[in-house]
Amino acid sequence: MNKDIYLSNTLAGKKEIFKPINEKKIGMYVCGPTVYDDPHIGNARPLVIFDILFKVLKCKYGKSSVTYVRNITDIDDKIIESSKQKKIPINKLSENITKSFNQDCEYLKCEKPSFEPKATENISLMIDMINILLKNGNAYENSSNVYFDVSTFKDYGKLSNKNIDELLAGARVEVSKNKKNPEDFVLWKPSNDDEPGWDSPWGRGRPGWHLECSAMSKKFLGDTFDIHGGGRDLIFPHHENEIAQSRCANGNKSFSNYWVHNGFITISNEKMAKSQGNVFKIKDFHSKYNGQVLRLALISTHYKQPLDWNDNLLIQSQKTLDKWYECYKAPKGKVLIDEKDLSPLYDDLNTPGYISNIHKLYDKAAKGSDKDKEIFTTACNFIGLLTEPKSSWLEFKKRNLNISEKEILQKIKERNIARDNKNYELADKIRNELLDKGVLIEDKDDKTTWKLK
RNA sequence: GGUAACGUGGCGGAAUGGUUACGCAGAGGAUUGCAAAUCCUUGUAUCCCGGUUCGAUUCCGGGCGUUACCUCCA
Repeated sequence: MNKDIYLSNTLAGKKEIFKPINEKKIGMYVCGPTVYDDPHIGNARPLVIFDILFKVLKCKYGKSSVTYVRNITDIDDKIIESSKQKKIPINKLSENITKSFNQDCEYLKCEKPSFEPKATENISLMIDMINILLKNGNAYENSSNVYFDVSTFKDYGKLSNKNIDELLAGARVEVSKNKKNPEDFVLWKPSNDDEPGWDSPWGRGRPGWHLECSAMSKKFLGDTFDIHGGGRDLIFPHHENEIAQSRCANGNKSFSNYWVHNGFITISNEKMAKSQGNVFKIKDFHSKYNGQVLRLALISTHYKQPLDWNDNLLIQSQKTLDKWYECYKAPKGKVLIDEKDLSPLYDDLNTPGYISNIHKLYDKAAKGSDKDKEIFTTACNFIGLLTEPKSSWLEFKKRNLNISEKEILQKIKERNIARDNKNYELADKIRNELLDKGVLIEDKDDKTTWKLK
């Protein structure tokens, strides 16, 4: 499609036309999980959003032209802490959580990124980068710690619109006697014997939080690439620090040209936080809802907007998908989505606008030909919906049913006898009983059929 | 205090310098033993105050309000 893609670029502070460095080699890096606890629905939002951006980029520039990298941070103080708390060895914990993360991605119908590098497999690259920063005078060592010297990077604060003086006025930055300045951040820190560590020129230790993204984006996408994504909260300090490290280590070249950040999820209008006790894990929904329901809920609001998570949201999403599955028809061969229908996604990933177009395609499909149904289904597939056949959608719902098919048919038989005898009171009672169990009765012509509510 | 996002009908949520989103819920109708499902029809909105304009919900300024980040966090 010839249409241009637009993205809201945090670095520019506005929506911009997307111009790739090289149309045949587009690079997108998205901050993946730190594997210390099961992913929550807040983590689910960027997973789905950037999955769709990946699809849109591939649609415009071709499948093989887009490289999507999403890291797994498997060394971090949070993991060490969590491991102590849960009394699980660190390796085992990060392995378990990584597995759980992958299950969640599958559940949410996210396709695999091109690369999913792990921090622990790239420590030597991080050490290399620290060496360059030390050599360039952007970093200094003190008692086996290595710090980045923020004062040496004059663009520090550009992404988050902060200047260092104001930052210090807040004075909540960690002050350490090892640091020259409070705003400096750790590149390398020593490890105790009971903590994971790697040999380095500064002794046995481990990398600081931000370094893995700088090292791994360089490895897979080069010094300069197109898009860097993540949640809003990562703008400062994480992404600001990544920019500082990478540009100073890579000859001050531009790092990522476009910075895309998704908004937060609130729970019934309250901040989701451990202290509030309202953190929902993605896992919590596995048995009750098909992953598509969460996926639709997550994209029902524009990615930059806050999204409130509540029962009504999930009920509506479930209902919409139930309706849409009525028109499901697996496309045979290649079916094209109309440019006009697709265009909201090109305009800064306007998913609600696109969903509205799907509703229109549904109306057409509902009274149209098989071809219309295939077009409708293809449009859903594009954003990762209706990606499993109807049978499997229904199968999932049946699993939550606490009545057997045999019993249902028996009840229908009883009800029809009652109806023949004009005992409508009993007939309605049976129908309501079935309805309570999630079974919906339909009398069509002379036949009674049932389906899941 | 600093930085940013946002304020649209009963709810969710787009777009737009003048007319229309879309979904859910509601109302009326067709159908039905009654329903359900389906189909048809339909009402309701742009935080406040200025400015620009023939005309602003949309652009500009001010105010009020909500939220986030500035500390680990998607």
